[in-house]
Amino acid sequence: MKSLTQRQQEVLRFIERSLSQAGVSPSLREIAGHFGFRSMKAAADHVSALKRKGALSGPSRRARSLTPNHPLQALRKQIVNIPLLGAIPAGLPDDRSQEVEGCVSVDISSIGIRPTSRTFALRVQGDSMIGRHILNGDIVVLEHGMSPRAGDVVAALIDNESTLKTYLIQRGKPFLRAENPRYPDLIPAQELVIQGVMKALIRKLHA
Amino acid sequence: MKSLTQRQQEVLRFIERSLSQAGVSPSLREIAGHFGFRSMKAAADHVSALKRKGALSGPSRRARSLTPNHPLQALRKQIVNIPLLGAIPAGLPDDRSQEVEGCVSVDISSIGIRPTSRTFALRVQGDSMIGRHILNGDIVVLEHGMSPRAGDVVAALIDNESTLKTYLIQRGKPFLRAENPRYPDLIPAQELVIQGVMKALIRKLHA
DNA sequence: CATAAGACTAGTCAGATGAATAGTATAAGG
DNA sequence: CCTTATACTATTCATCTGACTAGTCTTATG
Repeated sequence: MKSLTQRQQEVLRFIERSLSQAGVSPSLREIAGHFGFRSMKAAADHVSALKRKGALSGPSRRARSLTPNHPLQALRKQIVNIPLLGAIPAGLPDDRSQEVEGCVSVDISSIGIRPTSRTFALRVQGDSMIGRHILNGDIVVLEHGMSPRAGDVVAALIDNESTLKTYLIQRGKPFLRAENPRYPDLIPAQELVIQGVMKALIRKLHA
Repeated sequence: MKSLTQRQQEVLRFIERSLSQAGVSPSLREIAGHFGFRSMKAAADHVSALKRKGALSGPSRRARSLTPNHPLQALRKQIVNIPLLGAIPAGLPDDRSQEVEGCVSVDISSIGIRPTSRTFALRVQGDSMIGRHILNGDIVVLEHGMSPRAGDVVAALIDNESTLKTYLIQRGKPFLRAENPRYPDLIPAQELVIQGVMKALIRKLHA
């Protein structure tokens, strides 16, 4: 990408801002209006210069079709929105919209999964999984409806609270184990509801 | 959001698909053309019904301004692209485009930071930071140019390789320490280049 | 000095676009 | 039976929009 002039950068920033605020790219007249141009040709010149330099792209003769070419955008894959659930009631009903506490948006390549509608996220409470390097406050991405394999980290409903545990099989029977010596539990997993299998983790430092 | 009819869902899906493929929302005539409507009014009716039911939004009398109202989209914040660098040469030059190995896209709320142009990501190699629950293969988001505080995890350039270490201060002097008993290093941080301070972590399970 | 590129003004034009009116047909619900 | 919602056809209209020609002024650059 060739270097942009000061004015061209301003125009590009205005297009980006309009795109993220209004959701639509501005028309040439709106660009001209924002910068006080008396003629749209000025805006059209800037847009064509930005396209020529590779900073903008979009088809010709199409209204509001400008899309900035971020250098990183070419590398990025599709973005997915994963609901961050507060409390999960038993069974993970289809109508999850009421329990959604937030939203985790990641691109599938960084998280390494292609999420289905059964993918959800939980905020980890407590340090019962510290042995698997999962800390209090981490966000865990899970997938519902998968059958866990031995050693997988799963979310299970215990005492009406969803807890993270390691899924194990001993003597042919499934068990759940906390990964913290202070929680020496070994719970038979037979009657428990496995709500999801862990797929990824996001940790933000509150530094 | 009220329930959508079969046809309305089809129209909504078409709009979403056009939006993600072409980057612009379709015009009423394009919608009519795709479904074989002889009149745009059919498309206009569907669009107004979708807007009335809350599935679509956008200003009136504006070309290609349709934006779907995903229930999760309301919760999601702005998405940022963070370059995933392979090797960092000394000094972290401004022209990072050559070293970009990939791209991590996250929304700022899940990662808890508002990234600057000096934010970058690294893939962790080795388990020298296992004591801080940072594993081999994790992706670490760092910020360049910050002055680290004692206890922060930093990326430093040692032997022409960037390594994660804990930043410590002992007797008034800065030191770097690996968080693994097998790496009992305590390196004076005076002559070292601190490339960035850790802000967040993303772990994907290769399950 | 000549030239090129950038940054504009002024105005025109064809085509794209959203909105509107008028009307038809079908199905569901009271 | 009447009303309402859905799903369309056909057509018109004002306006929006991108592209265009023609020209000015400034600032670099060789």
